[in-house]
Amino acid sequence: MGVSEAPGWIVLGRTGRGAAVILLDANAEEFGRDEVERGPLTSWISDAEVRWAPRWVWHDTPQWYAALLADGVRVARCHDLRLCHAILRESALVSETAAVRRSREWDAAPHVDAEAAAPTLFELDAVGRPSGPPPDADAALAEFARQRDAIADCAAPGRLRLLTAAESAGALVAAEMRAAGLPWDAEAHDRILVETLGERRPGGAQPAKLAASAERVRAALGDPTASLDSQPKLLRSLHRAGVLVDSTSRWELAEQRHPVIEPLLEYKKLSRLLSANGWTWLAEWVADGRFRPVFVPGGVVTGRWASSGGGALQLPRQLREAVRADPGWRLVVADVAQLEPRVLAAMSGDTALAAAARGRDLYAGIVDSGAVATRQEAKIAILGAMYGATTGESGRLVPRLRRAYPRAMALVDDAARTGEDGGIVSTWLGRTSPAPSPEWSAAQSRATEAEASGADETRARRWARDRGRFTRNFVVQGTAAEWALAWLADLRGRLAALPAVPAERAAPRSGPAFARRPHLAFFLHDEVIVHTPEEHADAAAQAVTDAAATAAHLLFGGFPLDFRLDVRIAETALKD
DNA sequence: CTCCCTTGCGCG
DNA sequence: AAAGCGCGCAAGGGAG
Repeated sequence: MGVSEAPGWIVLGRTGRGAAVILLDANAEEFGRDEVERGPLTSWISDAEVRWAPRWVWHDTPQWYAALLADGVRVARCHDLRLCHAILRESALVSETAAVRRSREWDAAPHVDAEAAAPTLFELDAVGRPSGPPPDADAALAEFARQRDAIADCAAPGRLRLLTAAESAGALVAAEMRAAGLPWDAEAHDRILVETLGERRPGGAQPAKLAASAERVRAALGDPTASLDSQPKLLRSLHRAGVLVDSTSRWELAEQRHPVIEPLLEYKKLSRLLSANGWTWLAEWVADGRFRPVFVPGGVVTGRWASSGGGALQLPRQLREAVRADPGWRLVVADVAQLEPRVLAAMSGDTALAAAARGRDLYAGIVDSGAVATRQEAKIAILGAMYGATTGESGRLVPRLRRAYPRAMALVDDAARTGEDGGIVSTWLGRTSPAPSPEWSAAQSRATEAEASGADETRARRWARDRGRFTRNFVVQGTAAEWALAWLADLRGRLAALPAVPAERAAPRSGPAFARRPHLAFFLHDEVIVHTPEEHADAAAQAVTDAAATAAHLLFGGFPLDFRLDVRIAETALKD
């Protein structure tokens, strides 16, 4: 390593033999280059991490970090060029003329294939996408310079610095959670399936309770051969039995009064469990006591994460009991109470809404303020305000919020108006919504022409309102995602600082990087699950709470609002 | 057979 | 068929 100066940043790029390494000082000025062969690369990175704790600059986190984690090497900080490019090229804070907007080769889709996260360095080219970002160091260095310039010259450098750092930290967390996995008790899962559906039957036959449920439906329909799994056929059977519904969805069926309804709703519930999270899912997704989904940071336009494979973000509450800590370990399960309305209060500076939220259930606070009568009304009204409800009970309640919390409502109303007019909106830290599609714009201009038909106008108005609801929600959902990223990033650092346990206390199935340490195991928009040795469970829970306070301060400074958490330490993730 | 779309439902 | 946002996935069914 023999460099005299400590690098603040290290740019990594692929070469035929291994990796090119470019050392930058704290001001990102280059002062050295090296080439490291594939064999010693992991230990070189590990040594550099210990010695300098640099920020690693690379083209795509999973393609570098998965292999490091497989060898037990973690890094504290990185700059993910692909993710940060996606933010900066769209951000309204960035100058229209910034070079980062023109580096089109970095406009690459997220890597969602499991191969991209495979734990081998450089073995991926054969299966990699041709459209991926450039993997070489000079391209990375050039893009890094463009990104730094874009941030330095933008309207609010501090915000984009925070956002790009948080997004990059999220990329590390996503890779780490995949490596560690969510502790999953396959026997408990099987027990739930057997209790609910009946014993598994060979050859794909329906388990007994599901089959019995199907028979009850057919009996009530008076049709012994009715097909229940094909929507068109089921709809026809229902019509023949006199149940005149327009769809077979649960909510519409629930409004009907007919002997078939109760067993049919039960059948649909059981059938869903079997097809989505039955034994096939268990065999495919749970190995060695862990569920290892692919998390996709930045996979949603608003900045929320998506997932790929295994339905990681849709795990039914029914199965939470199967999420079970290893022996001698615990889960810290924490979720934020009413994250989005709290974020709305903070970003709009609405001190009345903040006061309603402070130190208590936000919906109870709204009731106490007299705006609405019940907690349920408060919840419906708030959701309606953030989603743009116009009709029904929700639409009826929203005007009351507009009177009680004018600043908060003005923020979402303005976002909706901007979207309806074809404009773009941004989150608190500067993630910006996509521009309207060409089809959308064409429909709007067509509707203003003299020869426009009534249908043209109706469609244009409907599309405008649709887009208004999207931008209305974008600013809140996206800022909540930023808060959650900051929470996650700070929590990750706090957990890494907790002491390791002795080898005999290890949970080896979490992999070499995490077997002896508290680690993040799951993240879902406003909830985290930490897997921790029991002796550190209290400290891990405290870290979760402290990280929330840090996130609030990072985003909103001293604005008087707390983000309340429900934190519990348990053996399973079961919710009460 | 593959591809693509729709439906319905799980999550926040 | 949700009224009211954002997703992913399984299954059916039609087109080729």
